[in-house]
Amino acid sequence: MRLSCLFAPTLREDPADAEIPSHRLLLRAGFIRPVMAGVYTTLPLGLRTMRKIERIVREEMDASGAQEIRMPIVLPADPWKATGRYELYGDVMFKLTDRHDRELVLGPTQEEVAAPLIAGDLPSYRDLPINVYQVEWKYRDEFRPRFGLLRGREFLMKDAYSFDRDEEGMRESYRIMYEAYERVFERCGLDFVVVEADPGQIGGGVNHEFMARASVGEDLFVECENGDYLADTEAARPMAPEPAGEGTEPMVEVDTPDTPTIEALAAFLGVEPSRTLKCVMFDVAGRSTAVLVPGDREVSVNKLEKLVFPAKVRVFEDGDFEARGFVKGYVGPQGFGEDVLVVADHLVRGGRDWITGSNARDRHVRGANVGRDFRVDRWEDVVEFREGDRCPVDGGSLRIGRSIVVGHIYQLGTNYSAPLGARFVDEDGTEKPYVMGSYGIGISRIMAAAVEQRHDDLGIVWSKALAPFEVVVLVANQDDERVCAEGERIYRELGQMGVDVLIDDRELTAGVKFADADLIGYPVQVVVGRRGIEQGSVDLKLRATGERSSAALVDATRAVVDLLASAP
RNA sequence: CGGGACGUAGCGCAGUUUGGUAGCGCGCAGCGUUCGGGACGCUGAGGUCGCGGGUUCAAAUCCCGCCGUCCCGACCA
Repeated sequence: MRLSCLFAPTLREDPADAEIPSHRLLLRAGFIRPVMAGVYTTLPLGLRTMRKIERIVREEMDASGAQEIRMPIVLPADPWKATGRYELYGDVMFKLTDRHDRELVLGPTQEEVAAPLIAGDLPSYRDLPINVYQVEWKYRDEFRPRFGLLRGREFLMKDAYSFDRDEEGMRESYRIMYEAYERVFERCGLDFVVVEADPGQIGGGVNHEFMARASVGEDLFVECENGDYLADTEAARPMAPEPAGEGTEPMVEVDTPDTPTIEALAAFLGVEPSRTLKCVMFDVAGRSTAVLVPGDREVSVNKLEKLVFPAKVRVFEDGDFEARGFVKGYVGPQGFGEDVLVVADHLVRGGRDWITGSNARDRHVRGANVGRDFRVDRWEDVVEFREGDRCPVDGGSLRIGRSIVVGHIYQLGTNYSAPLGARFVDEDGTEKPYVMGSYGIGISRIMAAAVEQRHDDLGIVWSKALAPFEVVVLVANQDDERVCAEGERIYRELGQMGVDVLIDDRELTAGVKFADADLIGYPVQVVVGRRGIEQGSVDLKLRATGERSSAALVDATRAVVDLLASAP
């Protein structure tokens, strides 16, 4: 390909509307252009990179036995109502009506299409398992599209659906996809981690997220400093502390005027907040529930909700305190009746002689101890994760990492096949719902994630696998016939050797070509110029390291191929 | 949906406070000189100042309404 013929408009200045590196650089380097919030046109360079990602995905999917199909994007709304996702997605679904006033949606994923599809033509267990996939545009009317391709309203996704006769088969299909996904992200050159994720509201089964590390990522995960533990922030279960043992102080009441908050209390008494015991009140399915955590920690409502699911959790409002006889700001667990459920975080075992509320205004108690002074009904993990918590494997310090979710796989079970009536005939002659799995990869998101991970002040630094072109032949003196001829020769020879090569044959000064080459981020640059030719050489540059070298003109093509082989 | 900012030439911005001929840089076109890290000179094209209404002799500028874009938050496979 000739750059003089390629629609690859680069921008010298940063676009005003782009903040994060991937958005800024994909715009500047001419990979994408905005159409409206969260919707982009993919330009030739962007399309080439996108196709390379797709190719890797297709190769690994095909190799794992999945079959490519293509499903429609415009879909009837009814199946979505049947599975409950019409309501669940709510305004995030693009909805439209046709001329007959039929309700339609644009697909945000396609379980509702895939399940009936397989049920329609594949009634026997003998035909299972089956795994179908597609690469298609997905539509979600995000509350707040942002970060360019990272959270768009239209995005390219590979989605796959597996169908098995039983749980065991589903787990095997899932394992195969898990391994295929690892290969996909490795081949894309991404620095990624896999974490077992939070089971969502629907689905509810085992699921894993494949996360590309990125400082701008919206998704958080927890990892051990020693690299032996990874988890979703909501699923992280830090190591419980050593029990602190029996209390040594008698419990006494003290006057603490105007100290309804931990902060005020700790300041008044001149102690660390961690010496106090926080007692947060919730209504759980109508029952008053006290949750105990050290004063310097926060209760994770999300974790509490999971503990008591399906019961509903509601934080106490002012009226609840009065109506049920609690004193807001001065609640302590001493003397609670059996009607109050007392849940304590494991961290509470690590302390003794607590300072906590006295259940009377402007008074607290000191020396409160578990067992002797108050009871605990359930010991659970209910604190919000905090950096520095102990790793459950080796006790190392846990920290939070930010990432971009580029893949997500689910064991769905019969959550979709059952409500949709997607059944097969099993060996015993009875009809059963398929046991399904679903597997997504964000193709367009990988492109952005890769740029987040690989860029510098000059521009993008593509890996060989995803670069729109592997090599650019940069003609430094376009007005010099000898220079042009040598550039063309090297370009031609590289193409014949199967290298994905581009020649910058534009009538521009060398400086512009250098700047564009660094911005677009081809892994290898070959500079053919008058200066070199007079000495019988060309210059090579490896974009990833900035390392420059030169090669004999006659040997240039082989030198480029060798350098490319060493490129990341 | 709550909070904030912005909208002036293809891109980046000034001008709005204090109403009075619409500007700068880059890019683009022509000519000439340059030619290995975003060259230089001359000439030139390019504008419903986001849209609608209002105030005024006069609105990019003041007032009202709307639309769009981005950022923070809430939400989320």
